[in-house]
Amino acid sequence: MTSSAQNPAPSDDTSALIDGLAHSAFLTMGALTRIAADHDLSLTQLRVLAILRDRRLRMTDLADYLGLEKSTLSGLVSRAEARGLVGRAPDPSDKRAVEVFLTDDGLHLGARVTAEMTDQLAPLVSALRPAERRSLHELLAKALDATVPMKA
Amino acid sequence: MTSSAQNPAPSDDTSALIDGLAHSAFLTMGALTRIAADHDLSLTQLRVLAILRDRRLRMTDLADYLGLEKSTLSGLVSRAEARGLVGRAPDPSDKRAVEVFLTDDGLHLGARVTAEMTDQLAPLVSALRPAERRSLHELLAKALDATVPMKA
DNA sequence: ACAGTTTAGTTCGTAATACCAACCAATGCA
DNA sequence: TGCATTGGTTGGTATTACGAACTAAACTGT
Repeated sequence: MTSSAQNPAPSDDTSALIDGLAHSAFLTMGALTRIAADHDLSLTQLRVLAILRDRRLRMTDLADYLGLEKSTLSGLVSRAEARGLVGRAPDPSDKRAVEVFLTDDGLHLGARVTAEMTDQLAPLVSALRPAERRSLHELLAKALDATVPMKA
Repeated sequence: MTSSAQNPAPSDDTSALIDGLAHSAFLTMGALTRIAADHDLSLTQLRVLAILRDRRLRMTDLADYLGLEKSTLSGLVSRAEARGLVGRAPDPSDKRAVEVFLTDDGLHLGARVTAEMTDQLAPLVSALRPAERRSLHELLAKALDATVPMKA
């Protein structure tokens, strides 16, 4: 996949928006990279913490979320496990599969990091009036909903 | 910086929005990681391509954008340079400084990758009506403008 | 003008990250 | 049952990233 690159020609509206999304993602990544480093985490580990915040996932699914190979994940999870941030558990319905989840420590660290992220992004948010914040949130949510099936 | 974690208590509006921003950033990151891998690039190298698309930067400034140490950048840029994607040039106004810029090849690859990103994010965008797209873009732009001084 | 400090970048050594290929175990299907 | 597929791990290698130590240029104060 990730093919084409020669499509119906995206309208200006669309490409401007995508530029904005990419820009915000890059900016957020820069902030997140710094925050992660402050806690001796890589950006990837931080993402793991965020992704597992409200669910447990099998290795392969987590790899898909991250856009990484399964083999990369084995080491990643092992190191995080050694640090007491995540745990592994066998999937009862499939003896091959392994579920990964956050430990209490992992949840804690995740919460702390989230708080710092809030701090970092505060100037961005405070540039908007309350009504605009709600509006932005709504639009983002609507757009994100559409992509959930993407990973399936 | 990256301090606190105990602040006035962000309103629900704010934290919901930040969650959305983070979510969209993580999702975008996953897509970008895959796209980058397809072109034998790391996520970081992809970011370099994107950041340098419309400007040349000194090593330190680029490191700040990426949230990385200067020493990390030396190798990163060297490898990209060896691949012909970026070039180094001395800053005429400061003999210590080095400016990094994209070569034609780098620009090319950046453009291709952008196109694929557009493909990947298309489902997300097409969930919105044209008016909503404009609105989302506007709000993002407004918010992002506010953070530009952040890196200074 | 000149010593001392700061700033810009590189190099070196080490650990983490990420890939691929090869592998084992459990599933699924024919 | 037999064989391909799926889920994960292991091992080998290149990249990524950090910190510490270093050189060179620019800024300070006197």
